[in-house]
Amino acid sequence: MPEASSPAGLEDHLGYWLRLVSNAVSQSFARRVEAEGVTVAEWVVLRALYGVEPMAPSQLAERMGMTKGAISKLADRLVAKDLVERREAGGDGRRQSLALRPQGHALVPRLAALADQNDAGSFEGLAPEERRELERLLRKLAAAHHLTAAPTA
Amino acid sequence: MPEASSPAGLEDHLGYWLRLVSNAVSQSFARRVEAEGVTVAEWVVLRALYGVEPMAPSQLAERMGMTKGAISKLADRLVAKDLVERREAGGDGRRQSLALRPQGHALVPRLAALADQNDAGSFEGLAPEERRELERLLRKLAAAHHLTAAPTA
DNA sequence: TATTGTTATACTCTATAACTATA
DNA sequence: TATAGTTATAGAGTATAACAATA
Repeated sequence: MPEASSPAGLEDHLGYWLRLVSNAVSQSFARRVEAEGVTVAEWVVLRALYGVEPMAPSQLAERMGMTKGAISKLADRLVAKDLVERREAGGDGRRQSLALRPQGHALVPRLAALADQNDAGSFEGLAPEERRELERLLRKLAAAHHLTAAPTA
Repeated sequence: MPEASSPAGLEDHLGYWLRLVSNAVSQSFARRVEAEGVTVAEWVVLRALYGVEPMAPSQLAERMGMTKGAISKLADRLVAKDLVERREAGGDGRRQSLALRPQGHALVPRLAALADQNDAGSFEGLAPEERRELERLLRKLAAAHHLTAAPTA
């Protein structure tokens, strides 16, 4: 017996469904990568550094939509795990760059395989053309919001 | 110059796009409700308690996919803000229930309006039929993962 | 003993702002 | 003084586990 003029419910908002599903998928992925000793945010950084030139923390921050402080802490953890190293960049003593160490480089394919598995498991409820449509809509939204995904590929 | 057999990139995973867009939408909403002094998680609890019988913390936890401890802390904050009250429920002295206080009840429509605005702003980049399709796909995924959205409406 | 809920602890992520060092 | 990066602090969210009260 819904009231005629009741305020919008949780289910009435697309944002609600988006968050609900996204959280489930991310938590599932977090559990998988935990076995390799990294977090989801760390995976994103590792993947962003794979196969490209060493990158400045500020560059990473901009691409990932994070603050300098957040990147700095993330980098700390990755350095402590011997996955990433800090280098001095160019003549400007203030500038640094982050680069994968061999161990980090070797880890990326394993983590990518986990991401593949997680995607497969998370979206198997959709037909292939539905998955493609979902990706198209999400990419369209990302573009509309100027969410610059790391152009790593 | 992409390598032929390079590991999957961030952009190759639907989960990545889902998280990217979801985080942006949620952060935008968080900024809006902050003006009313609550967080997104608090809004979800307030909305779940609106127009229904008082609900047990354990019931809320199950519906929201949170642990008992998380609900307990959320309830603490909402009680401190005079938005929610704890009541003893029934004859079983262990059982409690959470109910909106008048201030909390009055807040829900205002927060719902903010959610409406946020949805409108976040998804205006999609055509109406695209929004409907996105919702259908997300609901399908939620169902496939048994993500029980709070049946509050 | 089992169950409901609280509390303690810990960790991730995020943001702001103060700080250091270079320029 | 501006910039690149670090550090300090704080708060939200999550999870596990120990705990109290009740059944």
